[in-house]
Amino acid sequence: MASIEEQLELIERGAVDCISREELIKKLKRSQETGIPLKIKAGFDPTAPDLHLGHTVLLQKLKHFQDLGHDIYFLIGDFTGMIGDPTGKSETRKALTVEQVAENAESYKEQVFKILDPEKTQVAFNSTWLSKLTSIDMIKLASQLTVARMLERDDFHNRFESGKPISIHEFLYPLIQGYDSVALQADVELGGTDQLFNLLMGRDLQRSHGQEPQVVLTMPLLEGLDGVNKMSKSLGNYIGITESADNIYGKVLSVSDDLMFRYFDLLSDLSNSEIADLREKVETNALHPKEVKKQLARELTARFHGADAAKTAEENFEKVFQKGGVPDDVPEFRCVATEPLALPQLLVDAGLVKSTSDGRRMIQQSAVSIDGEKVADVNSLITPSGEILIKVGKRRFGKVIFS
RNA sequence: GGAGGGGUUCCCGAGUGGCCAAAGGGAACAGACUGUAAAUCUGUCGGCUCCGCCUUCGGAGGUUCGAAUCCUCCCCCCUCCA
Repeated sequence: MASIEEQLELIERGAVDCISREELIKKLKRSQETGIPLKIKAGFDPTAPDLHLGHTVLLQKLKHFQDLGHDIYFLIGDFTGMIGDPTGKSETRKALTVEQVAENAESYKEQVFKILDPEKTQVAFNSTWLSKLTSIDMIKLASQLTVARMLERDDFHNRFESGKPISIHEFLYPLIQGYDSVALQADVELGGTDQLFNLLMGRDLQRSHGQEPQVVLTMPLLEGLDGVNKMSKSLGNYIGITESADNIYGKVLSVSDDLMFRYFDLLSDLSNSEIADLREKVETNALHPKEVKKQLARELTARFHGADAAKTAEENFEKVFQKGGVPDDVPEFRCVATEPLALPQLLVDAGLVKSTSDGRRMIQQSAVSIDGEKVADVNSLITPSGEILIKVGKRRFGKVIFS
């Protein structure tokens, strides 16, 4: 087994907060002495079976713990997911059915096990213990914290100050999440920096239940493709790990140079010194940033699709974007017609634009080309014969086959 | 329960009877420039059979030649008091 120092180095890599380091060392030592692995908890939302790279920052960290021999508890918040939205961001969350939860859980496993070892990962559901709590239990739980304490949470504080609504049930979220730690008797809980408040809540509740408080380890939130906001599905700035190899590759390559190194730090398996080396070579112009970014894109694509697929994705990318070619897998649309067709309508039918108005706009902005020829006239009529290749913008392709 | 403020197009946010498909910003999309970079610049940004027409301003009615703007009822949110 790795020494305490070695364990600490791996655990702390990339982490933002570790509360507290002393407690962590104490736990690691005890684990080493007794041979009992630590219980590492990380909670996941049951509604999003579509993991993206942002999630993998945390998963990589779990992997580190796993590699060190500790027990991973992959906790699916199915119970909390049935209640509502804790972020206050927007739409009230739809309640999930039992079937949906089970389905999502399977999807989770499929994705998560691309990183974690399935043999060594415990998948848990918080409904297991939460659905057994009575109203009285719930009220007792709620009595352990004050409203003032709740309002310390940044998100609540801001909303309260700016007069935005906070629902009562949102206060229950941190409580329930904290109770999960009690139920699991977690030694360490991982989460994003935005989860700090909830993670600390676990410590409070464990203490009040006579347990040793968990160590809280937070990981940075990965910026999305825009380089500003955190990566999230709702913002659409994400790279999903189930996306095609071509998509993953292409999206990684579209991030800015600054962001690229952020991704290296948080996602790559390269060592710190290897990354520092790349950074230096880019700064001294010894390497073109694009080449370094390609390396990153290859690594990440290979992680989810294998090395061969990553290689193919790179070749496709070069063909389509660097040489102006056409991808191999252009979506096909079959069209039965005898009369000449209005182009905007055809674009809609082929799924290349969302409305004819949109199609007209694209044509006016000279974004549309047919068989490599730019179309300038909005009222162009297409005579149906054979098949034509339509391109809209830089990356939307469609093949229309007439019959 | 009482008093006041508010719900506008993807988001924020102007607009208080016609000049409003609705200012401005953001996001997004397209074009230029490139490394499909980023940044920047330009343009677009409800729909349609597109130089015109149709449907939007929480919901349902009403007043008016004409309403996002006025009236009535309803739904939702916020603040203060209780």
